[in-house]
Amino acid sequence: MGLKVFNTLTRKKEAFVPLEEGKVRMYVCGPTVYNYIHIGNARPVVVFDTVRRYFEYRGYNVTYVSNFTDVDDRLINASKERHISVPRIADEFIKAYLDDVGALNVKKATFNPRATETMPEIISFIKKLVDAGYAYPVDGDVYFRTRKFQGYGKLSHQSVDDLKSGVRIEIGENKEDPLDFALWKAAKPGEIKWESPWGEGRPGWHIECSAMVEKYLGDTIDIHAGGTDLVFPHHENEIAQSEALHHKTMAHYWLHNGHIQINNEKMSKSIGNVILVHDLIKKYDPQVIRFFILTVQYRHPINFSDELLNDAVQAFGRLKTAYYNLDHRLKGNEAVSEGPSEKLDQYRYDFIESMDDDFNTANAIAVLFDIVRDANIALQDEKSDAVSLAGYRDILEELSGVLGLKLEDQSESILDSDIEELIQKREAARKEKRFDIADEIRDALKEKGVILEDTAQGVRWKRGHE
RNA sequence: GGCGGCAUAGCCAAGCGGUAAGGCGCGGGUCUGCAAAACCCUUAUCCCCGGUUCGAUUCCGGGUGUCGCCUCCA
Repeated sequence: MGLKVFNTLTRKKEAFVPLEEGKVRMYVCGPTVYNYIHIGNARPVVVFDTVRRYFEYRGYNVTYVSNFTDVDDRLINASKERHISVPRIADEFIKAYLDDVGALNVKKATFNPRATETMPEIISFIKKLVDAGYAYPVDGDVYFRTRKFQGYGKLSHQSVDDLKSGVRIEIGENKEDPLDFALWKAAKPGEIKWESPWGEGRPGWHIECSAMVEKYLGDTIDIHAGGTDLVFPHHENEIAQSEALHHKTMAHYWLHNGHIQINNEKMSKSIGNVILVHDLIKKYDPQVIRFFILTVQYRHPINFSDELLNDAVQAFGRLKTAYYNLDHRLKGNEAVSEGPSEKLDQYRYDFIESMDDDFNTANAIAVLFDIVRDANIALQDEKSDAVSLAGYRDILEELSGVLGLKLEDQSESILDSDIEELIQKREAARKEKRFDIADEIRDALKEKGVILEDTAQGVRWKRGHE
């Protein structure tokens, strides 16, 4: 057995073999920071964060690099519209990005390089390509000579001639071939710019990733990932740039996540159905959003709608509830799960088997529900001992943690001590059969987001709604 | 036109040669002061037509439907 990953390059699931024993070097294409990220941007972030967590769970040391494109046409346009400098807009939305992604419980990248802070490496990279004859300057622009690179089209599985028919030529470009793409763009008057051997300008989009991969991870890396739309042209162009220069494979494995749709339609500005993470997390628990994303295999498209999200609220609630209930029974009991229990090992084995199959989080989540089922049965049994209950709790925490799902509650709108006090009052009332008073207290607490449940082992409470 | 994905119960979604995981929802039951939570039961001839095979949802061929890339859109 062992981990298998689907490689876009070969269109097959392949055994994962790291370049260096025990280490994974991965690069994930990050956002262009001209606006808040939408849920389509969030999917690769969540998916590949989960990939990273899984590698770490399996004992790998992961170097995770994800860039910020902080200069491009959209940033320049936003700058003009809002009369704010490009760097300030970038700062604003990098902060917003980190907030949004943090809410989704995404781990910090090892490096988050910005294009504007990688300028010397970018310029040097282009210069070497020009020297090697793979690129040529024209009127202050520099283009990559696509046809000179033998492997062009290998990632998207298209022949150069097939690609040519679909290419659009911008006005004012003086390319030798329509397939050639910009490495450097001459600055138009008033635009943000950097000095270069070809005059003042800024980098093209694709080159920053090649330069950053080289700078932070080396000539060859294990995994390069991003959304499926990046296969062509972005990743194809990255391969051309890097491999033309290094004469080495850029990345062994190329992973691409499927897109998100809204009510079965493509999410796009023209349709006007773009959902920003910034807004969505006001409406749904970010953990539910993360959970929802992971219920579908990452390569498949995923549909977003309120109905589906609400289903996810229920489903994720089942996991949280089981965790709460275990915790309630264990309260005041310092028991720790101990020793290798056959059952716990089986869950772990099933979980790993699922994730080893190209990160099949849907099946991994099914394992979580298996645990919940068994744990709930154990909870019904008065005689269940703390050690075995703690075992359920700990395995649930361990495996959900690999998926980056937090089951414990965060909010604290009312103090624990106040809640306990009210519960005592209600218990007293219940003993006297004053159920009107008891229900009143229960309703009052519900108003404050605290739910009471009467169980054979006493009153159990949790924060939440409904 | 080139390349590709997908089609499994009311909904979502795994499986991919030996007659169908899981979740949500619906219905029935148990427990409970009432609830809640939970448990049990119930809910699928896997888009169509051929073929290969002892046997196909799973492989091959052909349809149909649907979505996407070929536009600096994750």
